[in-house]
Amino acid sequence: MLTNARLVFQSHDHQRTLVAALDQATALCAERGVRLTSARRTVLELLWQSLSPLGAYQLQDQMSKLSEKSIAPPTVYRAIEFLVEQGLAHRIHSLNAFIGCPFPNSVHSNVFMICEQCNNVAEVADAKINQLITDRSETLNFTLRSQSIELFGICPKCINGDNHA
Amino acid sequence: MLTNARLVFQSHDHQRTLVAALDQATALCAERGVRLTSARRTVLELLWQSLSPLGAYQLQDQMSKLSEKSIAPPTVYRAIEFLVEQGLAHRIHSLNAFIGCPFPNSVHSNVFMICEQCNNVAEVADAKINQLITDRSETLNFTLRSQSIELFGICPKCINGDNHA
DNA sequence: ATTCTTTATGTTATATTATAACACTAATAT
DNA sequence: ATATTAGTGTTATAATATAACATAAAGAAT
Repeated sequence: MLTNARLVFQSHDHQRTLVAALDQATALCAERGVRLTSARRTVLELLWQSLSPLGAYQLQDQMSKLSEKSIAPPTVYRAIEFLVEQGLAHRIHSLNAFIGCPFPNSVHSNVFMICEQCNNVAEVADAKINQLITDRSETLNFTLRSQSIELFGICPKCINGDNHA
Repeated sequence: MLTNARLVFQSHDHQRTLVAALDQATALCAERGVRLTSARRTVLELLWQSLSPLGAYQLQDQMSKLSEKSIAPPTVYRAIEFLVEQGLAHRIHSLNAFIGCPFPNSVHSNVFMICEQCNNVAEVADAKINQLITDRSETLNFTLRSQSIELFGICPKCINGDNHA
């Protein structure tokens, strides 16, 4: 089970994670011949800087402040669209919000564990769950293309009361 | 594996399903001492009559036509809220739409298989998937409360080209 | 280097989804 | 019959998302 739960649900060197994620994204885009433009990079940075998913209008606010000019929604949505297409970010449907993907190279379709108290989200890549879902789809002759698995609950930090975020 | 995939993905006696669902809902509400009011009943009927999930504003249109007066969004959203709370309907987050639940008595948290071609949705209650998710959550000390599992793909009808819906 | 072409962004307007707040009505309980 | 609670009507507006078209910037071809 590949997971970033430890990262997300516990303290870690955030700046380092962010830099690593951006480096990886840069490399990945170069490889694919797609452009990680300034707007896209900024959105990715903001997503990584945030512990919890950000909505499009939160991103808009932060981008507007950073660039000291007003950014319009389409700019944000386009950047998000790109990042999601490239697997660098995910949409959390239940929250209408977005997070940076900790496994951009992975083909796995992942599971999101969403803390209803602190709003942090951990992404877990679980081969067994994916296998089971694939099996069930085949049994029912359903041609699986993609999936969205969102789990709601309370994260270990919040349960232990040691979440001072 | 409990499933309504056969119902949804193949032809069936739709009117009969609808009546059964409403009877069951009536009984369930009586049992629980909650009121299946006219607005709520209408929304449930509309959800059941539809093969694919309906959005709030589609429901609004249909309710307005049925009642020959203009129904406002809050009325629709309140009815939906009630039905979802009672487990009589589900929200499909990825579609911002709602469907009637074929297993209103079940405690299972279910899996939705969404056809990207015909928009039909099948609901599958799979104990193994639920068990695995419970296990994973425990391993990571995540206190699971609820879940949303949405699978996207092509349903058997559409694959076979025999979907004349 | 210059032009062509493609890709990305800016801008305005608007569509779509959802809820807040308050008035009113209907059902149930006492 | 009245009080209480639950549900609905109504208006306004918040929050999320996209369409359409103009402009600009990057990369490719000559």
